[in-house]
Formats: sequence, C-alpha cells, structure tokens
Amino acid sequence: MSNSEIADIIELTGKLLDLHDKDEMRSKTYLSSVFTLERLETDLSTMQSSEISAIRGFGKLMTKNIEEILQTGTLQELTELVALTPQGIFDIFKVKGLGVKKIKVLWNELGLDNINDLKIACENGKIALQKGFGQKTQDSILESLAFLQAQQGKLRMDKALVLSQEILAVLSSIYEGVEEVGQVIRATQTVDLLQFIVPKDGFGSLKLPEPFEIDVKESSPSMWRGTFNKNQIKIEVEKVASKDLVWKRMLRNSADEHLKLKNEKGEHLLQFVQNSKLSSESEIYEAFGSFYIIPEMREGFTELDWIKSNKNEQIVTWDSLKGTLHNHSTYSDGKNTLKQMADYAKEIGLTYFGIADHSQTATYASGLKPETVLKQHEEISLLNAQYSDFKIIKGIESDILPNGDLDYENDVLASFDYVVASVHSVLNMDIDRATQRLIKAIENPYTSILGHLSGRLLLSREGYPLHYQKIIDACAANNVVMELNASPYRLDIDWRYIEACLNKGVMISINPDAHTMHGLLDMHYGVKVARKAGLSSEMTLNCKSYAEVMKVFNKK
DNA sequence: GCCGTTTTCGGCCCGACTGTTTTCAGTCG
Repeated sequence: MSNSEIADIIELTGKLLDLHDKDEMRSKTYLSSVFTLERLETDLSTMQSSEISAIRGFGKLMTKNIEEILQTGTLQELTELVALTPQGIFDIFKVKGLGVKKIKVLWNELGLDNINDLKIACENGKIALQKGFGQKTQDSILESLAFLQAQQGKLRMDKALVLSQEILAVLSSIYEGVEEVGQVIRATQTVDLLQFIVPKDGFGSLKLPEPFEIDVKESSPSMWRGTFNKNQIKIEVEKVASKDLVWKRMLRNSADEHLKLKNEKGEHLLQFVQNSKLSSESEIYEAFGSFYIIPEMREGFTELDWIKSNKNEQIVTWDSLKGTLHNHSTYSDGKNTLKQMADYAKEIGLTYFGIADHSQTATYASGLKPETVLKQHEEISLLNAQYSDFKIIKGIESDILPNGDLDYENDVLASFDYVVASVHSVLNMDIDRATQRLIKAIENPYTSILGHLSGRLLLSREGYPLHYQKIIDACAANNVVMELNASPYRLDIDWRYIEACLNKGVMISINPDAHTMHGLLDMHYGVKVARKAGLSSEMTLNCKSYAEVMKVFNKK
C-alpha cells in the first residue's frame, strides 16, 4: 500500500470526524498528518514503528493507525464513521467549493444527504437563503454538479488502461485470442467504453463469470454488454466469427466520425469496411482511396488530408525519445532526489534529464528560493562530472504570475539553461486577460517552453479559455516550444491544437512533469496522444540529442 | 492529538481566493 493510499484513508477519517462533530483537534491532527504524508520520501510500508513515531506530527495514535492500515488495508475507526454516514454524502464531497463545514450545514440544517436533493434545493433557491451561503455559492454548486454528471462513467486514460488489462486477463483465461479494441487502442484521453473482441465461430452467446455483470436488455447473442467489478464504466465484449475479424476490428478501432469520412467519389469509409472481403486494413484503405491510417488517428479530424502529405513512419514513438525536460525532485515537491531521478532516466535509455522544479512563488510546492537554485546548480555540476554520455540540464518551472511576469529576477533566470513557464494560480481569468498574460510570458526572453497550456485537469477541472491561434503565433515569433504535458491528469496542450503549432513551425516537447522516478514513464501517455495529432519525432524537442536541444535553448 | 517548551498547557502549514460579510470563515492547492 502506497503512502498516498494511506493518506487518503486518514484524510477521509479526519473529514468524517469533523462531519460528525467528533473530537475537532483529533481531526486536525489527522488532516495535518496527510500534509506530512504527501511529502514523505520513504514508503511507510518499509518503516519500523519506531521510525514512524519519530516523524514530526506522528505520535502514539497516528503510528498505531498507520500500522493498522498497513495490516488490514483500512481503519476500524473509519469503518465505524462510514456506517454513520449516508452514501450520498460521499458524492457531495466531490462537489467543488463544498468542504466539510458547508456539507455539515447542508446535511444538518437542510437534511441534504445526496446529489439529487442538493440539485433540487439549488434549483429552488433554497441554498442561497441558508446562512453562510449565497447566490454565487448556489450557482457554483449547480455548475459543479453539471460537470460531475458529465464525467460519470468516464475514466482517465491511465486508469482505463489498467482496468482494460485486468479485464483482458480475465477474458483471456476463458477464451483464446481475445483482443482489446476501441478507445483504449485509439488512445482517447478519457474513456467511457471498454471494448473487447472474442474470436469464436458457431452458435451460443458468451458467458462471463463474476465479477462481470450483464445488462440483459442491452445485450444480444453476439454482443455482451454490462459492467465489471462494480466499475461505472461500460464494457462491451463482442463475439466475432473468424472470417469477420479484420473488418470488425477496424470498425471498433475507428471513431464514428472517421467512418463517416468520404473519398473523392463521395463514398463513406464505412461502406468499404462493412462490405469488404478484403483481408487487411491496408487493403480497405486502398480500396477507399487512401493510405493506411493508424488507429490513434482515426477520429474524423484531419487525418485524410494529413496522410496525403505525411508518412506514418515519421510519427513520434516512445523509442524515438532521447531525453526528458520537465521534472521535479525533492528540491521542490518531487518524491525522489535529483540523482535518483536522473539515474532512472538513464536506466530507461534516455541521454539527458532536465530538472524543472517549482519556482519561489509556489510555496505550496516548496518552490526554490534563489539561494536553493544556486545549491541545486552546484549539485548538478558535481553529478554531471560523474556521468559519461549523460547530462542533467539546469531548468526551472517558473510560475507565470498574474501579470505575466516570470517568478525570478533576470540574473536568476539567466542562470538556467532553460525555463518552462507555467500558470499555477489565478486560473479564472477571462479569455482576453488569460491570453494576454500568456503572451507576455512567451515574449519574456528567458522563456523556453510554455508549460501545460490551458491548466485543465481531465475529468476534474476545465482549463481557462484562450485565443489559441494568438498564443501559437506568439510562440512561433519568440522561439518558444509548446509543452505537451504527458501527465494523464493533464495531456495539455490538447492534441487537437498540435497541428496548428506544427503549421507555424512551433516544436512540441513531450514532458512527463514527473514527481517520482516512475513518473517519467508518463511520457508513454504523451506519445500516445501526440500520435493522434501526427506529431513527428522531427518536431518533438525531446527526440533531439542533448547538443541539438541546447542549440534550441540558446536561440533564445 | 501532537509538539515543545515561554517545560504539562497553548496553539497548531500557509497564502490566496471567494463569497459573504462588514472583518472573516471556508476552501483549495
């Protein structure tokens, strides 16, 4: 069990203590220990109890609690509190802007203990009348509820891939030749349907054991529909005769919008897929009048035009990555040391590691003060002296302040090899102010890469609005590289804007924003969505060698 | 509940933001 899983259990226990008016100071301790846990570098599961109780803020009880969680996977105290709490309250916890204090009022004063009743109370204007609440709070609750509803039954790419693999393993233990198809193969950034193909000739429908749960009304003899292990996400398992495998696979691995694309004669791709006696996907595309299009690109976006003037072989792959440029260490809010991070980058075959810890304004993430920057640079020089054919590059993730300035004086900025400029606070600007703020940061002579462009968090926070073309034009004019933040939480810049970058000659850097060693592997997700946009390794900054990357930075 | 002494009781991470207040409480990252 990881530290963050333990922290989640303790956090929920603390919140429920508050909700049920139990010992207020005890819950404070629980919640502050969560803060400590999140920045703890050692796995609790590897620690002796004497070591745990030596941690600041961890006394007798917290040590006992952590040991209980490690042994049983939960806390008896939490189980008892959960039993006292209506199920719907846990949904209300997900509403933005509502913390324990407000939820307590809603529950105790208005008897609201589920999302539905909360929504009705908002629509009737009852929330705004409650003391401590107002019109704006009521509006923002409604807005958050609508957002939550739209996200139901959806998973981020990383979660979907794990679940899909788990299901594939179970299916493969029953049937031979089972394949994943659909959104997972197309690498959509969020997933609301997991699809599988089971090759099987003859009569008889598929029989799936628990924890599969069939939706009888939606299923047919050849198509099993339902859910898996209480997950909300929909599952489809299709029985396919061996003679139909090629076209069925292609059908499932293409978005509807892709299948609706027309050739020069006005014929839909779908006709060729369905009618085909052709024995490969390449032949289907050929009959349609196009070159082969990779599954990631089959979105009905610009792929038909793209393939006319590009080659699939030029598209970025994991193996073409040579380095990594946006990463954190224990100097700021990372979990691993600079050396651990760099060594791991070397281990997975990369040839350089760019450190870009948080800048001084990001106090919540222990952003680096100028004197700490100096210290880090000394360590980098020492480490670089020890490596052969591997380099650590001195970077920083500088906050873009609300007025568009970067977060250090020029002499400090000048001491880095490169600067990733990113917005972390005041995320609520209107489109003109937000755009102006970013353009000012892009025009700063020290900015090398524009970090997570929109500030979005997939399935949890919309990005701020931007005039995208103006931003891209400014990057082109100022030799600024666009980040494709590869964290599955972000995948920001959205892949749909990558083509516009390429049209202006703006390079893309696939950056993991890693806060742990294994976080470097998040570049896999970045590569997947970059392939949707047809990004070439030629235009990917971290597919370049160390010397070439430094040349790009020095152009500034 | 936990810490750290101003050493057995007082005060808790912290700064920004928002909305509801009329000087501040609640939420967030």
